[in-house]
Amino acid sequence: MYQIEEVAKKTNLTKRALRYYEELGLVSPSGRTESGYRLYTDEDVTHILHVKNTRDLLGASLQEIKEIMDLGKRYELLKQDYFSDKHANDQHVGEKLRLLTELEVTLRAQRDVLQEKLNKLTEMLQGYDEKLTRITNKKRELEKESKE
Amino acid sequence: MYQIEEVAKKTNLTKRALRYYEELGLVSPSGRTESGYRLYTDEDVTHILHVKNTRDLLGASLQEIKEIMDLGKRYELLKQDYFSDKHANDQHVGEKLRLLTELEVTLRAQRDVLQEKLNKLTEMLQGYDEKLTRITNKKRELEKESKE
DNA sequence: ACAGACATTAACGTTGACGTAAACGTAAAA
DNA sequence: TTTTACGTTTACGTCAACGTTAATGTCTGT
Repeated sequence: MYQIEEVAKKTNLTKRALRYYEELGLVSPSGRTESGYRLYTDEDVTHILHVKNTRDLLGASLQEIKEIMDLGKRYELLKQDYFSDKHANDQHVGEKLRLLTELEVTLRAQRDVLQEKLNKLTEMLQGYDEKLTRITNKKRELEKESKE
Repeated sequence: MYQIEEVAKKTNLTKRALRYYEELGLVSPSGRTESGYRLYTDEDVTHILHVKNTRDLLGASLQEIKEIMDLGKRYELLKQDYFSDKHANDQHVGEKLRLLTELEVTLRAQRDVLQEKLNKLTEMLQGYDEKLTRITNKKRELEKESKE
């Protein structure tokens, strides 16, 4: 169990940001000390890093991230439901299918955005590499020239 | 030569954004009409798209992008210099080498950031794919179950 | 026991990246 | 020719994502 400062260092976020994320309902420390200090588990930290990655890499707003995550929670809820005896009911099975489909659609959309970004990133990387080799060549030229 | 509205559509940016980028010194239309309308060339559009990609994919601020681009301009200036007769001067060659090295270092840093992002994106993509297959499986299960 | 480094909440401030409205000129079409 | 639909600059508004400050409580070493 870590205190906020420790987590800030681990995640490279500020304490303010961590509290802000919590305020938005994005992350919640698993516990508090008697006196009210936030206590984070390793799992919490992993979760925070995932949020950060989603923000940085997907470029998603914190609101969007929250929406995705809320959907994830519905998924977890669904999973629990799956093992309850209620699922004998046919109507309930239909409801679960509906939710699963919705989740699938959303995740696939997210995935496609990621894929698109990955493609463009690869292009950009190639561009950089070409520029870099051109520079390296030019440097060689100049060095040769200066020796003559 | 396109007017601003056309460019806005091509780049999927707003007119306001285009003017704002110009204000920051990020992009400049190659010309103006007699009456002061902005005129963009295809090259300008390509440039704007590059800026947009850098913003979206690298997640860089417009200021950072400007700094990168200013370095690019120094590179172009250097290239012109390269063909001037001044480069007979040894000292001048040294200066060029210094600048080229600086440019190389900066670009390589940028490239590494890109590479890092690409790696993380790939990880995330895998995570999404795993989740999606799990969902697909669960859906199959449920569909089977509802048929019995 | 007390200084100093941590924590808390509450509230106002800041910054980047535009949006929006006003007041106006221009170009194309009816 | 007079709408209609573009363009211009200027300037204030907005919103997300925190930063910062204030006022206060808590833990830790000496």
